[in-house]
Amino acid sequence: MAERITAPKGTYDILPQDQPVRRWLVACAEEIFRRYGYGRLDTPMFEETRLFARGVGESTDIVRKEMYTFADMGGRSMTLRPEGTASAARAYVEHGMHTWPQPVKLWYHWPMFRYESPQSGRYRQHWQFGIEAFGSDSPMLDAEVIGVLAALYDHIGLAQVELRLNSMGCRECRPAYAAELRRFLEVHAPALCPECRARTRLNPLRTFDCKVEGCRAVMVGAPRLTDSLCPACAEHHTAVQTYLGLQGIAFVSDHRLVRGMDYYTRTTFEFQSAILGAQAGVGGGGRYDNLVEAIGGPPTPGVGFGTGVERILLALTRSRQDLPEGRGPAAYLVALTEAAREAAFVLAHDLRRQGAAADLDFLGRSVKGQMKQAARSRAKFAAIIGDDELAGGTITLKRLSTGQEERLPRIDAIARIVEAERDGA
RNA sequence: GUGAACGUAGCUCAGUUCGGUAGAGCUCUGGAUUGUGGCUCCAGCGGUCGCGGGUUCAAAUCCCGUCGUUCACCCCA
Repeated sequence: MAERITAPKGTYDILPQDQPVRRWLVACAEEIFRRYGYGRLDTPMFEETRLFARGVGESTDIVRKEMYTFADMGGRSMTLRPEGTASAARAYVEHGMHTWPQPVKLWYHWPMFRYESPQSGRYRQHWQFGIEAFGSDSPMLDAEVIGVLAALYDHIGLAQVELRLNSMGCRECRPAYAAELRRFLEVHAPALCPECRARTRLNPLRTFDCKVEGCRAVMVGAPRLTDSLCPACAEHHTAVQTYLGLQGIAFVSDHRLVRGMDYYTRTTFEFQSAILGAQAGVGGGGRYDNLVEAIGGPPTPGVGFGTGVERILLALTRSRQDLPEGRGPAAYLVALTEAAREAAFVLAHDLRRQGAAADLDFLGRSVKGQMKQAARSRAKFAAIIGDDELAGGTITLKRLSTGQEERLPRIDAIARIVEAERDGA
């Protein structure tokens, strides 16, 4: 045998038996997004590298070390999409959506690509649902976006998720705060771990997230961004919390919540699930009022979220929900004799033409084997053809759930099977 | 990128301590039941023991290297 080739590291195959639950999840998400007035957007799976460099931010881990970047045949630098917001913002600008009625509300279901070390709930190619709402800075819209995600989790029965909420401020108040925090960190540098000393310059807010004991002790006394918000940001933050309350959405304020994209302003949030292990974040997002402008569009506020399909499914599986399964064909055809195989083949053709799902044996299985296969396929009926049926122009229908059997004229048997198909087998 | 654990049949694993002819369950195929599935019983198909090298009369087993998987750090969905 030749050397085996396996799926690339951190990727996986979605087999036929995995499909029904994913289809169900996509249908649920689609229904929720429809209720909230979001329209679907699809963009290319790759973009010019500079879109992500400029949009997501040069200092982010995503841009610095996690992108699948390649040169195309024309020598242009392209990158497989690592996240959705930058692509959506690009489409907003490119299609002049600022001339549409605002806000423009979009949703997507896209594969994302990040060159990371895989582990539980983390892949190099994964899928996200997301929404983006452009053109309004109303805190009510922040609360709606969070509400959409909460509604989705509620609709699919994903329990035990905790919402964490923070505000990142804006370009008025954050620079001043960052400078203040840097001064604090420089004073306490001797007590910090090497990584946090490096973060002091690059991304001081990240120091709040450090798990080293010494750093945590220092950070308890650190100034907090939520205490330094400008009046407009503070008012916005309070209003978001009010509107969450009006939807009955519980949350925990977490001033240490710092997300990995540079474009966030004001609201950031994340839903976490304890049953997911280390990769607890199941969905998150926030407001990005400077992003559209940064990639060459008119100044336009926006807010959105992304949520991981694999993590949702992992959490659902672990909480032992009764997840939907696929349905079998209306009929599985069983030939009792070699002569009947051709008649079964023709019957399958006729059933399929009339809209019924039908299947039959292609391996020369024994009668017992064909019946086993009928049961395995979860067919509603076994449609049995033997010498008697051939002679009489009949079909024997066996209802597999009860074992009840009935011999019918061929035309009536077909009608019965088509009817079962319509009833949802 | 760093650390740890683990790689034996399509799947889940035993066998490795202390080297001596490659095993089980599940799945699959046939039969018991010559025109009938699920339960039971019987039989069969199926393996370069991740890969490469070393030690040895002899390696799944011991040693070295390498690749992969998983979990964790980091980061994120």
